[in-house]
Amino acid sequence: MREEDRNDIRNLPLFRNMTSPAFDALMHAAYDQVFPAQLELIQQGEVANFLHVMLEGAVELYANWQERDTTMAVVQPVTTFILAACMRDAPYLMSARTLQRSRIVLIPAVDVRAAFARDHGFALAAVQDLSEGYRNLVRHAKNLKLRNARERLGAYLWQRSLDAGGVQGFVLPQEKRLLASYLGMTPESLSRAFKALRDHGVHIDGMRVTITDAAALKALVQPNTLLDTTLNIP
Amino acid sequence: MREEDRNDIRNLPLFRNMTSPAFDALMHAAYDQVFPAQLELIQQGEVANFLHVMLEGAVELYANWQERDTTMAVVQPVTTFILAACMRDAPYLMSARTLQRSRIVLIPAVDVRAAFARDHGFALAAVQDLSEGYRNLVRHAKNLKLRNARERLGAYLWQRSLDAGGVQGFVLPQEKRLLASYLGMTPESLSRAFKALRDHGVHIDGMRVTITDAAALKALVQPNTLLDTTLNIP
DNA sequence: CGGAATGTTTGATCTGAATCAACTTTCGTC
DNA sequence: GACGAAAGTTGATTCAGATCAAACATTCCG
Repeated sequence: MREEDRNDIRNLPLFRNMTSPAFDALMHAAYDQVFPAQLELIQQGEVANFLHVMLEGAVELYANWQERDTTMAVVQPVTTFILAACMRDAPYLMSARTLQRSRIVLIPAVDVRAAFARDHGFALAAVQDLSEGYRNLVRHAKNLKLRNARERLGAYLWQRSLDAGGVQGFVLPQEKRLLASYLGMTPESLSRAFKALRDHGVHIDGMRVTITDAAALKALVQPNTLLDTTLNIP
Repeated sequence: MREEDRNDIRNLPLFRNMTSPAFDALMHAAYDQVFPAQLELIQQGEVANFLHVMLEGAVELYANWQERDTTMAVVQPVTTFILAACMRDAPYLMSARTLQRSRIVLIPAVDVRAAFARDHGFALAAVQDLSEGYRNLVRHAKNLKLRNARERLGAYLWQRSLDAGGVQGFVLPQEKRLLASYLGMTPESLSRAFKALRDHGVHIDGMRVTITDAAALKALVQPNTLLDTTLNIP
């Protein structure tokens, strides 16, 4: 593993307060791998064998039942994912696939649990990580239940604009097909929701979004930290 | 606080592995209170001041936005709730109200966080608690996105029947109005979903549910541990 | 560069669930 | 036990979003 990546991991909130020996032990057991795009990393139902740490690229977490599929989240570096399944030593509830060529560190779940039983700082950090993950999921569920399709899209765009530093123009971070699934609608509905938002201060051109009337958009979506998730909290 | 209740709390997974001094300190700081039905315990947006431990009764966790409301969960004894907000020292994302007269222990969040920084066993237990909560929320979100109204109700009934020990008859644990909101539909739609399930082996009479054809119901809902939540895991 | 594959938009239509309204049942309280 | 309020059901209607189908656009790759 490159020194630089090791430092990136070390600086993650989850690993920042570990003792050095414990961290070294974890890294020693870890695999650093590069995966091509569109590779299935995890299949829901499998028992969690590895904690995944994204260094580069993007990973989609999705779920399926019968013939239906839905995107649950898109993970961006540098973040860990599926910590909960590792901790519970339980089956993954979601599948994961790379969206782009991605560099990912795999840490055996056994070692994570061991580190975790030994190292208090790590346990505390895990609690913070899980708590934040929990809260983001509450927000996602509230969004699905309280807002309609157009409002969900509007709120998403509002938040992305904030994340980018309050700019009025930005590029969608992933394909619309995926965004639609994440927001709980079909691609066709997403397309129509974009159209409907033209009357509420949003202009779209391909992947490029411009917020032409922030006040109008804000009035529609009523952004709210109790519903809207900021990306890349770490 | 009654000795018996103290023991109930002590036996919760969250507190089971604490050292006795740490547990005693926590309990010392705690308030044991009885609340009447329909009392608002927590308002979303407030900063988390207390970890709540349900001893008796039932509490609804719900959320609202604009004029819309939705039930996120119904908490039954003996369980803790809103641990994540306490840990993050952040605003509650959900409101809480008692459904019945309820006995609840309130532990100041500061003390929880302190206990937690000191007591390793407690930190480990918190991770397990949060992980399980996280996973249940993933299931809830998957349910909302992957199943339609009738399937959600069918799956819910299937799971309640399993929880009751695989019996074919049981009584709904809460009013239908609330169940409808939890399952993400209107009371009218719930009523029609019950009707529709008559063709899939479910008979309903008031609050009393009878599964008349388990095979038929199972075929419809395709129950699945990756989607369906067992109540009262502790 | 060209053409196949995949993603996106648009239009027409359908449908599951929401809404609105009226009625019945159940529950809590005096 | 009666009465008022709230919960639940049923029917009629509407509507948001899904589905189906076809045209476009973009990306990928030989």
